[in-house]
Amino acid sequence: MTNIICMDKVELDKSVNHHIALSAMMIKRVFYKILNENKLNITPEQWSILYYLSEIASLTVSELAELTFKDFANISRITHKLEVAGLIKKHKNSTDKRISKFFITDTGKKLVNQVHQCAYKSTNIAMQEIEPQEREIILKSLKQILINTNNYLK
Amino acid sequence: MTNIICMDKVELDKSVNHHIALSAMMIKRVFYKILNENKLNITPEQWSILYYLSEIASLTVSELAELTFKDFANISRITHKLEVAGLIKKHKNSTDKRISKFFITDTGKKLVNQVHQCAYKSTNIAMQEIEPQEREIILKSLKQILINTNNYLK
DNA sequence: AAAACTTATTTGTCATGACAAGTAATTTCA
DNA sequence: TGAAATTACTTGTCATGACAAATAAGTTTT
Repeated sequence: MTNIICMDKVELDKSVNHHIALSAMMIKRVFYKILNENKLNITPEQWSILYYLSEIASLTVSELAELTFKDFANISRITHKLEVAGLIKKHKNSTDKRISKFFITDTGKKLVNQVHQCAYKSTNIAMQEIEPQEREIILKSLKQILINTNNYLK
Repeated sequence: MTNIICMDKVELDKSVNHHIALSAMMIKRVFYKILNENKLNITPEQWSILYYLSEIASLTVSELAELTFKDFANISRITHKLEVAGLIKKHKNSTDKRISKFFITDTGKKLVNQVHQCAYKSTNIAMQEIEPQEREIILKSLKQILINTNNYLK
């Protein structure tokens, strides 16, 4: 018999939300491990910024924040670390001095290619036994979740 | 035409792994917001520990770590905060003094019920437009991902 | 029984996310 | 034109996760 009084109790074992959180944590852990094994001194978060700068020639803090769903503060700090590591360069805009544009360096480009292999490997590990058809559904649903949550947070 | 030379490049826009990470971040943000709106002074991570202690009468650091997929260090710190907040109690085992067992307090129990409402609400927000059938597939797949990553990390 | 090992937990450090506050450059508009 | 508002970014603080090291209490071995 189901509980009539408390219908809105969440059972973690059956919660999609909770399993997304757990999976994210575990996938990141796998990614970290593979990066470490390959002696690549970069974090998954730094990687996503480096990735976008390898795809799009020049981006500002705000643009990176929008692409990565992170806030300015975090982007600011991560780009600073990437800059210190020599993976990206920062150029002040000459007309509007508030804006900085970031560019990937050659060192950065080399690293991106290596990290791609690690990202690919970690995806394969995580997605074993999951059919392409299911992967499609998951991807579609996760994109829907991003829309839903984004709308709510607006 | 697909790129023959670099087959193992990851496209973030199509990566399930990446979207799991993004969704986890956004869902947590929604949960935070709802908790804040309800003036509930607890974090999602603290909540998951409190949840298990409300379901299972007494648990050790190790048991909590296994249930939550976190490491001892994190559990140790989070339980300490919950203890200071008066939401849980710690009892040293008398036979083996290395072990501590945690119990939820009455204050903790009251909070759990309130947080359930928030967790329920945030699930509803995140899962809009996603059919029950799809939710089943996602949950099944995410559980598979936990198995895969857990195996790899062993 | 003492030394070596194992187990359970804690503490320290760094990276990141949330959130608030601060700074500096640019616009707006009275 | 100069004060107020806005924009773009930076810095500070706290919570958490990864990872290494430390601690303390048992257990095993010689």
